Amino acid sequence: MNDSVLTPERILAAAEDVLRRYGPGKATVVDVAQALGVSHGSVYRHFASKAALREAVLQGWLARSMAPLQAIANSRTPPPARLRQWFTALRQTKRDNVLGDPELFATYSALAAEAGDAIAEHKARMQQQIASILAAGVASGDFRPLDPPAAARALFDATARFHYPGLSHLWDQPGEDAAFTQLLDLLLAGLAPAPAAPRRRKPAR
Amino acid sequence: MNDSVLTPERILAAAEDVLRRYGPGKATVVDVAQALGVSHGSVYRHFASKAALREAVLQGWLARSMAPLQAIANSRTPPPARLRQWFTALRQTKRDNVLGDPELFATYSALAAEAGDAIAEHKARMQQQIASILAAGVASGDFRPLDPPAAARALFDATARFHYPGLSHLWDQPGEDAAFTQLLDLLLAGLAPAPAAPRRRKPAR
DNA sequence: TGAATGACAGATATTGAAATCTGTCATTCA
DNA sequence: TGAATGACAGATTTCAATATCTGTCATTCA
Repeated sequence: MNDSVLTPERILAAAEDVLRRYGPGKATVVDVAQALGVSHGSVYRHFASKAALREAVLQGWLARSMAPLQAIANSRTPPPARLRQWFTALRQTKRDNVLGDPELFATYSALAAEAGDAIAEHKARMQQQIASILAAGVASGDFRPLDPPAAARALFDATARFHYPGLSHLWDQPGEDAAFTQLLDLLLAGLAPAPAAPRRRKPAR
Repeated sequence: MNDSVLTPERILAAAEDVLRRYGPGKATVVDVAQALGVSHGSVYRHFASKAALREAVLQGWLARSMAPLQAIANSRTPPPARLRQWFTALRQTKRDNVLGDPELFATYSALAAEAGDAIAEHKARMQQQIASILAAGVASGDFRPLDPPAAARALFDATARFHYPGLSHLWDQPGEDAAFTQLLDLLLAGLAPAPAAPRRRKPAR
């Protein structure tokens, strides 16, 4: 296990492997060094602390899981359908991670709870993708005029119930798919252009 | 402390007091019995288990915190404003609890995590209140025709970001009020009656 | 006679001593 | 000469012995 030179990449790969194997509670810097066949002191030449190493692993995971969403955001599907597709993919990705491999999810969760800015930055990037879809929709007339970043945040917040991992205990209950569709319908209705003639409560006559 | 007879109510009050004082991790049935000046065996005559006692305390708290919302749901304010008022009050109640008395919140949280159906029933009651406002709005023409229970669930889900206590770590960040208002605006737009003439993408000419 | 007690078994929590880990740095190695 | 080492101090975790708690029930009390 001591091929070639010691690079941050090799350390990162080993750390990821150790985290998967031992879990976030048991994985130590010594384990990572051992997997690489070096002393744990050497690891500290490339990462300032255990926390920094773990945050780097987290960033890698986040970046990888984000790639397919970026592709959807950049597609040429009509904006309303694209937005629906994007949120459906976001939900599906999270569901697969959480329900498909609960141990890995626990690891991810533990790292996310420790991490400093990594999560905030990740959320910001997600909202930028949403905003780009909204901007396209406003330009095409599919959405009413709105402030894309602000509306993107509102949409991201509105769907937290279906993508925030802390709520994953609700994700395998019956009626979950219908509730998600219902919510997307409501949100898309809220984004649609306003009626030509604004209406009053209890219309006269 | 051994006035009159031992009733479930007196036990409940003592349990609540012990929970506040010692916290959910330290409060024991023995403590409750001691506070009442009886043996812990007597407590088991009125509550089947420690879990049942704790769930009963939780239900009391939930019922008390719900009362003001019920009043709003029953009011005669126009449905859109009433709905806004209701969600604002829901958020405010949670914020006050969580940010105002974090220890009490931690206690509440621990009980909620253990509780069986209490939380599910509580959520169902909340959604019934929302549904009643929606039904009034559909009847008055303020909202488009919709299925009140289904839409109520969508609204409750959509606002989870602002009332689910597991997300309370986000509640004191800057821009939080604006984000909430933004979300309510979007949701109310989605509930408004549809335009008279349904529109097409990229309208011809 | 129905409510309260307290001793008990098994489960859970606490505690403190021992082991391990993190992060540093003077020294070694190639 | 720059990368790697390994011994070290202080912080954190583990582990097993000990104490406490939950839930039951035969017995006592009023």
